[in-house]
Amino acid sequence: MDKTYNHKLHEKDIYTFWEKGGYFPPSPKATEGQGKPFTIIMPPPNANDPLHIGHARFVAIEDTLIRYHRMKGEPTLWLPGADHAGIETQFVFEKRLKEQGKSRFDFDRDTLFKMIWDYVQENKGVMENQLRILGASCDWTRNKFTLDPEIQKIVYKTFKALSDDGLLYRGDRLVNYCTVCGTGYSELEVDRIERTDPLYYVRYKKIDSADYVVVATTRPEPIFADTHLAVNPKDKKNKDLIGTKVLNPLTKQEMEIIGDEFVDPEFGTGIVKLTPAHDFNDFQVAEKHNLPIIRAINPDGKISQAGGKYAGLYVKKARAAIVHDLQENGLIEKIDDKYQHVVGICYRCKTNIEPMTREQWFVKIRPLADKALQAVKKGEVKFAAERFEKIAIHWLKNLRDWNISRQIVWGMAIPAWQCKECNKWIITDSEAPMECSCGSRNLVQDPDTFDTWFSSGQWPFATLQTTEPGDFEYFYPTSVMNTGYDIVPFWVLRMIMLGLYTTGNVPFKNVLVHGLVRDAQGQKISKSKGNVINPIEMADKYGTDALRMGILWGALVESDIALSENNIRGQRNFGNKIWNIARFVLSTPLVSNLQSPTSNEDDERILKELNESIKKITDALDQYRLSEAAEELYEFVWKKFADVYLEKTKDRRGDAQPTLLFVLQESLKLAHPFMPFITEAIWKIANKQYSVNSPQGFFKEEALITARWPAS
RNA sequence: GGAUCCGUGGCUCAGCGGUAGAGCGUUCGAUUCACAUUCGAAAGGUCAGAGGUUCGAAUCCUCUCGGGUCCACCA
Repeated sequence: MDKTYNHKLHEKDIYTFWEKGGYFPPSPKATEGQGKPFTIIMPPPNANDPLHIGHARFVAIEDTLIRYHRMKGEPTLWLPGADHAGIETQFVFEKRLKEQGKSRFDFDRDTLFKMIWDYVQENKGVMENQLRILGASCDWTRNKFTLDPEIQKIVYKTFKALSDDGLLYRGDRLVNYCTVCGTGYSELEVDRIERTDPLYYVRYKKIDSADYVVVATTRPEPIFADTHLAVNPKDKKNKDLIGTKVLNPLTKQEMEIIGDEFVDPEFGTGIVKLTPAHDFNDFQVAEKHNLPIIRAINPDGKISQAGGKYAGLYVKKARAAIVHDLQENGLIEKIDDKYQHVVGICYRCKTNIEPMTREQWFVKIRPLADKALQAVKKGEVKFAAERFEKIAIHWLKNLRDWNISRQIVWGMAIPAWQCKECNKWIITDSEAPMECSCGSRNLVQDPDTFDTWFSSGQWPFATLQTTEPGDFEYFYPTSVMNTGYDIVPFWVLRMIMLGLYTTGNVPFKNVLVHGLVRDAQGQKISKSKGNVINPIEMADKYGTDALRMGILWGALVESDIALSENNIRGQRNFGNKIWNIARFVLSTPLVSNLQSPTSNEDDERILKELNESIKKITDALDQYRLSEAAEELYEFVWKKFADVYLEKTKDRRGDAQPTLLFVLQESLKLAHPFMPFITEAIWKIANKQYSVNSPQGFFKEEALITARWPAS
């Protein structure tokens, strides 16, 4: 054995040994299944991106749990996958096109899809190999991609079922629209930022007098499309205005002032303009009062035809022109240019979100959310940390209908065809329909694709229903869903809702939410800050084991962690400590006539301490307290075993050898879920040396990965 | 505005009702003996502040201050 452990000499070979040796698929197989299986569906990383440090964290967490349960002898399945990450990927791809002086509009739909498909297939392997580098013991024979045809079939079935159950509707609804990305976004994908913008006080002349009413607005540009103003009927100073008629300052059309309680009397003058086609509040009010909804801004970000002379201008230019015109006519009373408010911006490209009406598919969320809410409250889905249950419940109570269409190419096409004769929609879960019930064959498929979360929300059952026969029946509901708290509302809740809807059962019994990985100072990691930690680089430098221990060490799973290189280096040293314990212990041959246990008090003490540590580590793992388990392991191996016990055996080596071997063997088992490579490497050496010629049968299993977890 | 979390030694974090803990960092010392990716030792905290509950509080309650995160229709 070398003086120090060199991870580069072992990691690759060991992973190959595991993968080729078939240690990852569940054993026994589902169809022969006995006992309770342990299952984790891996949150599929973006197929297109290399892994970042956050992925390393979920690998460390999930692989540790998986290896622990596998060693306990449970049929253990960790199902890997890759996500097509619709908007995200198309965004990146379009950036590449741009570098080549092209854009998505240079290609037809099918060509573009094919191009992105090839691009993603090319990159997907990178991500998968990085999972291997990180030691992920997932079952590659069951690997899935979110756009696999068999997954798509399942998603289509769900879509059709939602339609048949009346939970799907197509409505001319207001959506958050990004004019740059060319797509509608769900509420969740809109970032809110605080910003200072001018607040314009615009005069509206009363029709029956020379007086004005003044309206404060940050959005003067759609004024031409406004037909009503509103005041709060409880607002003493303004309530008398209800019913008053004024003139639209741009079109000179007559406008009526209505009363609605949504108006905040404290904002501006207490009088607001209603722009139902581009504001969520106003839209609601318009629906309530049956007001016309006139589009002022087109999906391309330009002013609509209704804008008259402003039509075709981009919003910003139109605003300047309109403000200028209003000023010329003395219709702007003042401009408060220090007005702070919160605006929605696109979470991808940071462009202003324009709420606008667009035909979209919506899922009625209440029936789904109510069931999910019950399941959470009844504990059918448990959150390992209570506070995330609270957050989930809060969300489930407040969810709105879910817009599941996206106007992008890179995604799963929506299996809905519209008849051009009678405008009816035909939804199918199999072949494209040939003709409409009206007899027409002029059918056009919806050009939209599904929201990524609509398909990935079905991931747990869609994967298991399309792997090996019997998998779904055996492994579903899965044991644990582990994911970052940033996507609990996006993903976890949708999986619960769609899982319950489609299978009648929750998709997983436990939710283990993990925190973010931050830099050593606790700063959020971002490319712009330049504090990115590349997990693959760290694994290369210090070894995967050290990286994984470094990540698990020091903070609870659900908290954010501040990851420093020092920390990883410290764990590399710990690995080396294990290596040298083994070097010490394995350097002395076992005298075969010595029977263990001996009656030496040091031996007895270390065996007692070993038992205590086994118990603590096992308990901690069962409660997902991985940092506690890792710390107990560290403490036992380094302090109790190496520093104290091992030192004391130096003058009685022959006598202590059975105990040394036993404690080393058990320590390797305890350490394996956390540090799989180095422990397997040592095990191989020990197995060669001892499995045959020790009467106690030390290190007898061929591979540590499937050796039995120690019993306390 | 609502929700939620956090404030413990220089740094990053455990502990969550019974005499203050770890890792890193710092200081001092050791070292041909498995490991300098080492070993031994030390310094360093009135557990944000103020009240309260309790025989007893870092740990429970209230308030204040300071940070973070998520949500929200304030145009």
